[in-house]
Amino acid sequence: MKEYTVKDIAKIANVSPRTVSRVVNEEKKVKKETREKILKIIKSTGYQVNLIARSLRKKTTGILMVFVEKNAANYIGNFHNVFIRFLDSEANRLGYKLIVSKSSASKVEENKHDGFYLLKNGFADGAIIFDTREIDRRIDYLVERDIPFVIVGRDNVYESTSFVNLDNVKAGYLGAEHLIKRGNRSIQFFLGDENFTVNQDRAKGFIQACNDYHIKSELRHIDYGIMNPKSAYKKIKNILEEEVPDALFVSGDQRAIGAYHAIQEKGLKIPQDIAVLGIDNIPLSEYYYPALTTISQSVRKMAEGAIKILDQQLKDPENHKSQRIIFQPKLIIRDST
DNA sequence: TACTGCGGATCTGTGTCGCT
DNA sequence: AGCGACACAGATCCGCAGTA
Repeated sequence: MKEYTVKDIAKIANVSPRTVSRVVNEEKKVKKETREKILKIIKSTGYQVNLIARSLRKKTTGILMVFVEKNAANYIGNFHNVFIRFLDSEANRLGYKLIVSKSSASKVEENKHDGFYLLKNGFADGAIIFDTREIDRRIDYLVERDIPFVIVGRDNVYESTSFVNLDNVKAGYLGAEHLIKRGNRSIQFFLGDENFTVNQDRAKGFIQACNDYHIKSELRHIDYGIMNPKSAYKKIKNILEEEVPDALFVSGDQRAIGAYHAIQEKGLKIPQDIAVLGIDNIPLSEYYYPALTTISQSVRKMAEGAIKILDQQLKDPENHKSQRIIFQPKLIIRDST
């Protein structure tokens, strides 16, 4: 099938290519009849704008690259899923398209198939990075090349970077405090990869609350490396062989489902025998049985904030300054605690 | 003849300017 | 207001002049 170009449409409509371009881009100052005639031809020919040519001329693509950590990429959990959905709808609202790509905090640019290669070569205008670590090569890379980006998480290395983040120290604190206040004394805390700043911060808040409420150090345990429901299942299963803690605090609602399985398999009741508390408030969590008590992050507002910051950077690169928005976590009490 | 190096044309869509 | 002419984005291709 023939691929039509503006020239073809212009010829058929007996106008200049520039006029067709005006119609396609919904610019004003085109007579109603002319516009309708051109739209009709566009419809019948199936003409579509050549995005590469447009990007060439405009020097922007309207594409934003979303990077999730490579280790997490084979496990993009429900939280990422929900977050990216909000990012996408906000991006679309402002006229951007999103592309999700895997990446690694330890190295970039080794793979010609990944998003950094595309970004560097002008196939995207800016980036959003998830799952940051204290030392994150991806951030170095973007800063060095002066590529606009926003972090979902935090960064303490550069002053110039922008991010949206949950107050994760507070989230850890809030969770521990809630469990302690409901009488739990032995608490197990499951966290993901220790290198992620989010987990470091949550651990910090957890320990702080335990100290403030004088929970003995032998009664509180932190386990890192709980990356998915399977590892949560395995870990709590092992723990339950030895002893039953009063409460299990799981960073990530989705992982809590694995813990539920092991606990119920053992014949224990939630929350009577062991309380379970999550973080994220993913949409599924209220349908767990019993419904999961969790710590909510305002994902929609964070996503909107991230896109807004990036949009400002792209529209006015000269005057952009670092913007950092910290969102407060909120305890959602349901039936599992 | 075989090859190198260079300038200009090409691709498509749009910014700018100017004409009616 | 409504439209067209021209120039241009950047990589690549093509043809031609010049050299070995």
